[in-house]
Amino acid sequence: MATAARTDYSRAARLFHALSDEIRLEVIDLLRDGERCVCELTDALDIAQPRLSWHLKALKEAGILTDRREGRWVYYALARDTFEEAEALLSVLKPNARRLPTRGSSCC
Amino acid sequence: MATAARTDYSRAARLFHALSDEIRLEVIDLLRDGERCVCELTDALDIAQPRLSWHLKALKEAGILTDRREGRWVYYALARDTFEEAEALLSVLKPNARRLPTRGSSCC
DNA sequence: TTGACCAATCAAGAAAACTTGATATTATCC
DNA sequence: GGATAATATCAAGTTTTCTTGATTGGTCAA
Repeated sequence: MATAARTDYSRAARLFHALSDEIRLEVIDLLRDGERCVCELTDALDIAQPRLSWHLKALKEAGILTDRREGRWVYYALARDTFEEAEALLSVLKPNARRLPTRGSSCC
Repeated sequence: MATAARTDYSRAARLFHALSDEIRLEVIDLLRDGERCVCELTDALDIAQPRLSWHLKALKEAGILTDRREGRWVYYALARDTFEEAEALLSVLKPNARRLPTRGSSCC
């Protein structure tokens, strides 16, 4: 008999991991109403530039941010779709609406 | 002039961090339709018992799980409220509906 | 082309998270 | 009480993630 197929949660884990850092959440907050260049973010967050760059990369690799170069500046923006994806993933994990009776243990 | 007050994202970061691990997401998955004792989870996930215990603790400390001892067994269950909290936190981070024009940079 | 500026990358170290095997704890059964 | 079972905790090692300072790459202007 084949073992039961398990849902693959690697994408969800990666996505939530990108959201698991205060700096990164503040970056997202700053981008909520439009794109910003890196220097604006550096200013607003008051952190070292390579540190911000690291976190921007993490967010970008998770698909949360897009970037765009314009001359000397690089602008980052939120990727709308990814937030919908995150909502969907979260909703899959939510407890089922109907509270089922405690099932009999299948072990022990 | 006072610097602008920043939203505190420490709770959100902690919560998302708890969700950033595949094992923990599988645990949540297993609990979606009701509580389960640790031995059931150990069986289903096929991982070492202290390892599962570690992840259960992480989930519990984040408020995602509750536990209940019954004799020799300990039952874990999802905390419904925390999922609503997660949805709310995620929704705060979502890009604003109206796409604003690119603002003029405030620096550089 | 030289210099200045914005941003990414790198290398090294520090800190945090995770895994593993051994041990402790709590409850039950004989 | 003593043995046993379920779970938690601990200590040690490993891996991953993050931070920092230095360097590099790309763009513009003089």
